[in-house]
Amino acid sequence: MATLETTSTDILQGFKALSDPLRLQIIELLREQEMCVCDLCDRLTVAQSKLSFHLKALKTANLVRVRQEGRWLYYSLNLPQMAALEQYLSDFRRNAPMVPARACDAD
Amino acid sequence: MATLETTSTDILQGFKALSDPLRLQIIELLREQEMCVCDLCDRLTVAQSKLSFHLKALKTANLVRVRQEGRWLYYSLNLPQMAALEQYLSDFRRNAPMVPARACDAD
DNA sequence: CTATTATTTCAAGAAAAGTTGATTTGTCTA
DNA sequence: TAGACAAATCAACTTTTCTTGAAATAATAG
Repeated sequence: MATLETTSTDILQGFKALSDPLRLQIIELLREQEMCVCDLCDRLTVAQSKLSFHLKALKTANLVRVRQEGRWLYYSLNLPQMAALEQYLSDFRRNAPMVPARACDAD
Repeated sequence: MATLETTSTDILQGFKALSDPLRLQIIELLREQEMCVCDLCDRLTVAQSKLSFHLKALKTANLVRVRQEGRWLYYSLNLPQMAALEQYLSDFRRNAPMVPARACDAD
C-alpha cells in the first residue's frame, strides 16, 4: 500500500496532463483514431509548436503513444494508463469514508 | 453530446484540482474520514494558510464538501464528483480507437 | 546533394499557480 | 465584552506552466 508521501508520481503526472483544455481536446480527438501532428494541427487550428509542447506533456504522462511512419509521427491513446487513473479514482468509491464526523479536539 | 470546444469545465477543473501533490494527499486523508482543517494541518505538517488555498481548489472543483460545526469546518470527499471523473475516463475504454492508422495525406 | 515537409526544440516573454506571513472574520468561552 | 482559537483572505513574491516565433532535426522526394 502506498504511503501518503509516495502517492504514485504516475498518477499525479496523469492528472496534471489532463488538466489543460487543449490536452483534453487532443485526447478526445485521439479517441476517434490515431492521428499525426499535422492532422491535429488542422483539427484544432493551433500552432504546431504549441501542439508539440502539449503532446510532450501527454507523452511524458504516458497517456499517449507515438509511432513513426516515414516523416510522420502518429499519436494514439495509451488506454492502459488512462485505465490506471480510472482505477485510482474508483478506489475511492470502494473505500468510502464511513466515519461521518469525529470531534477534532476529541483526544 | 459535447462538442470538442465544450469539454465540460467540471471535468477540466476536476483534473486540475487533482494535479497537485498536496491536494492528492488531502483527498487521500479524507478518504479515511471527514476532517477539520486543523487535523489536516497536523497530519500534513503544512501551514494552515497553504492548506486553505488548496482546500479552496478542491472545493471549487466540487471534489470536497464542507460542513461547519462550531468554529470548525469539516471537509469530506464529494464522491459523486470523483465518480464523474472516473466516468469520463471510463468512456475512453468503451470507445477505444479501432482505427489503427490512416495515411495523414490520404485525401 | 538540394529542396521540401513534418516535427521537435529552444529562448524569451506572458500568464497562471503556489507559497508565505500577516491580517481579518467568525465562533466560542471565561 | 475580552481573549482565544479556527479558518479564510490578502498582498507580495517565487515558481511553474504556457505561448510564440525562429531555428534545429530528420526523413523524403526530385
